[in-house]
Amino acid sequence: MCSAYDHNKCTTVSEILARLGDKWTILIIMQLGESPLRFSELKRAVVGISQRMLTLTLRALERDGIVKRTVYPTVPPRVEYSLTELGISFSQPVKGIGSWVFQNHAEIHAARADFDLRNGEVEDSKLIRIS
Amino acid sequence: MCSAYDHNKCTTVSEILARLGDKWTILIIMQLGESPLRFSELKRAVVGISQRMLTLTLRALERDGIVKRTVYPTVPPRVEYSLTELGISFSQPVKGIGSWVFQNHAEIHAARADFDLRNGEVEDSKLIRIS
DNA sequence: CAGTATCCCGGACGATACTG
DNA sequence: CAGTATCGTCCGGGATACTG
Repeated sequence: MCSAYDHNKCTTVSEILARLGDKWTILIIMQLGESPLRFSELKRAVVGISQRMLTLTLRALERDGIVKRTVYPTVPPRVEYSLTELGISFSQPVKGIGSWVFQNHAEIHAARADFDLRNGEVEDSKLIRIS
Repeated sequence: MCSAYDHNKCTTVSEILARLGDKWTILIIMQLGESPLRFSELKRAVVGISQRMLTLTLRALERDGIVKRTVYPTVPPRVEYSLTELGISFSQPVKGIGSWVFQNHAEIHAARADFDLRNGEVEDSKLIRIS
């Protein structure tokens, strides 16, 4: 996919992909792809995320122009997050990966089980060794 | 993309994506997508990767059934890495992301510059403050 | 409600040295 | 050549407390 002369492009791709490929980013984009959400709604939707990480990830996505942040000056404050045009466009290839995983995750898990069988996977038995 | 009832699917996707989205994995897959390579060739191709991370990442990809490891029992040893069928199939949606980034990274960088302008980006000036 | 500020721990990762 | 083993560091990210 990457020949020698466009190595810098490859770096750019993997760089952005690393940013976008962290634990929470995709989940957030998938949620916002369904409908705009407020901060606390997002927190509830993305199970397991801490307040800190939600804030940080949203800031990063906003910075990248993927997510739009809209503040309604009410009391109490109401902040809504939605995908930008760029974000919507980005969610298309993401769905490509998503559906690939849907179709192939069984095969991946099978490959893992197979691999673990052939290679000991005896890590834990080092700890508890009875008799 | 993810409605409430298939939340577990979302988790699976993001889980596997997190594994596949780390700094080196994509670069390696992109290289092997061009042609099979030996360990040292890969190390040279993927600029900046440490021997340790190359080994670890390749093991993980092998475990997931994405990469095939072939040992030729010569002296000195010759080990060749290539994409499996699953790996080739996976590289398709990855190319989808890749070409999206190619087409849109300028816009992302622009968004970042814009964001950084509006929000101070004064971090460093806290350190050096003249007059 | 929607954040920011701090503390702190475990794991990811690089550097280095050694081996079949 | 193609790894494994070990050590040390750094920082991602959770927990908690505080604020406009």
